[in-house]
Amino acid sequence: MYRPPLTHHATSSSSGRQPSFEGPPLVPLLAEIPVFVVPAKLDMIEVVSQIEALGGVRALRPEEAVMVITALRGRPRLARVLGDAVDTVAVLRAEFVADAYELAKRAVGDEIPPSLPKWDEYRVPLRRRTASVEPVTPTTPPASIHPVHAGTKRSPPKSPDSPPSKRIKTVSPRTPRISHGTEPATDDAPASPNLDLDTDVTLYPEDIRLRDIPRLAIERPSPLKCPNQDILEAIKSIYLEREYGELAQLNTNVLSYRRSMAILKSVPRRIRSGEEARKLVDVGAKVANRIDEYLKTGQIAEAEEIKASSRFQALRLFSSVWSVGHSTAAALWREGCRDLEDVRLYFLRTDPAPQLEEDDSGWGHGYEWDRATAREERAKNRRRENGKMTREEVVGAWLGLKDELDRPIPRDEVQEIGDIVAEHLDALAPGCSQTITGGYRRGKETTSDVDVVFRPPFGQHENETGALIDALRRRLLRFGIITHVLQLSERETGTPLHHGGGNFDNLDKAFVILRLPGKGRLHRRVDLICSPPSRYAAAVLSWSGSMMFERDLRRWCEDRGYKFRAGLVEIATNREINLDSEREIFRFLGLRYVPPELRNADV
DNA sequence: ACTCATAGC
DNA sequence: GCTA
DNA sequence: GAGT
Ligand SMILES: [Mg+2]
Ligand SMILES: [Mg+2]
Repeated sequence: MYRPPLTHHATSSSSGRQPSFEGPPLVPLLAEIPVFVVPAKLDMIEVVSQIEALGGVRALRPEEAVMVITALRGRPRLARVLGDAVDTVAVLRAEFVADAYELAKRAVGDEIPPSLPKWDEYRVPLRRRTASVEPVTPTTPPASIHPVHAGTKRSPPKSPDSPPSKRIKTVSPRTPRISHGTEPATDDAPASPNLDLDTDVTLYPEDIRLRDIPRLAIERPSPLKCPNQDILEAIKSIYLEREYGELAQLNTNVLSYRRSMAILKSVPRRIRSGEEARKLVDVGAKVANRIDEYLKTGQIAEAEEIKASSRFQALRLFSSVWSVGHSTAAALWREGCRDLEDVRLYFLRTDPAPQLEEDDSGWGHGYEWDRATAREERAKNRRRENGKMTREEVVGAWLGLKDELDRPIPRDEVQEIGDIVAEHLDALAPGCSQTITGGYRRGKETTSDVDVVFRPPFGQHENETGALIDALRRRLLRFGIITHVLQLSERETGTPLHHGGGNFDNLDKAFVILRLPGKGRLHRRVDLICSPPSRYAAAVLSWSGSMMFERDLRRWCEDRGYKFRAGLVEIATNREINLDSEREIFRFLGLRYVPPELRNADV
């Protein structure tokens, strides 16, 4: 549905609203939406000027538009003007523009911008000749590439991840319905829990034998909190600290610790000794000793030392900054940095902003300095909006917002952020689907960021993920909602995705900082991920985590001759296997479905 | 002795 | 090396 | 650091 705009305004306006010559700037309700106006029976000048005042992009041909504005009525006449586009664009009465314009004018000065009027209500009725598929409604999934081993699909999935219904449909997070205690998990064959693929993974009965708990997190339940949580927390700092070490050896030890922690998380009862814990795969002598020390003394000496050390605290603080990881944090410490101000100054010294080409046209005049700095400013804003900030700029911006970015995001607000994304996607391309993934989907009460996976509506443009996320990003920038773009990435794998052809100079991830409109809002980290429909289920699975769950999913796949990237790929044939829901992916892989709230394999 | 998830910037 |  |  979405068409990349033909023309781009020189939009260096740093924060939000579009400047306008007459009166105050309007809310850019049409930002990034290509609009075609049928030049008949309406006041072109007025309509076009209103569209432009609203930030709309004029499409020069109807097939490049998302909306067509017209005073004409009746299918035959419109088909004559619009050609085939009559079935692929939204054909709206001119009142739509007038109403949007009024709405934007009335809202000048308001803190919270209005939403674009629902365009469905302005559609020009167009009776179809044949009863065929509605172009903009996602009710009919296209024939998708089916699994090679279609025979493994025995019974239909109970509830697909997203029954298509609303225009923007959101896969609602499950309310953590974690059943505690004993439950008939798998009839009475706990030793082979994979036999019955039709039952979802649930918490283990308290009397499960530890050696029966399987090796990979994708085969077992990992609740948010487990009965041995305090033990895990006590051990945690030991491997966190090792991540800052230079020896690669220590880093692989970290993986080993993480696996131990992950499997301990699946244990449904209190562990009574290291020896008992050793029955678990991936818990060995070292971790067993740690557990014994904790159970005996109530703490672990080495861990306490680490937590108390100023080096560890500084390293944690440094690496909490985006773009600063373990290695850089350790290097900063070695360079003598002891607090974040040191870090800021360090990058100021070592990572100066790129110098612009010297513009020698204006030398000798008093304006030269002003013009140079203004140019600098614009270049900087361009970097900020396009994921091209220098490290110094990222660190500077992050430190300026750190107090806000460090604050946990409550579920309600995560939902609000999802709603804003949905609203703007709907303005750009009605019929998108989206899922809030990440920790939110796994049931966490608060999260450190928000991950939103979305896809274009089915149809002609369903693979144009780059154009869609690009438009979304620009629109949210125009509204002043996105404040910083930390990084843009192209689509999630270089593998075929055969049909659709050459249109893949595409961006499909945007890591941003945003702030919702209105008073009292905080800056938040948000990851926007756009996937083509054929990979949507895989993208949701990939972005739901947890980290250890994802790693184990990939190990399982590899063992069976598949690669799990942003989709399943059969190694032997290099063929992509696209499935329509998470459930189908689990089933295809011979796994019972693990509900998101039991994928919390990280400590 | 070898493996440990994977990909884009 | 950093991000997810 | 643990499993193969
Ligand atoms: Mg960091
Ligand atoms: Mg997240």
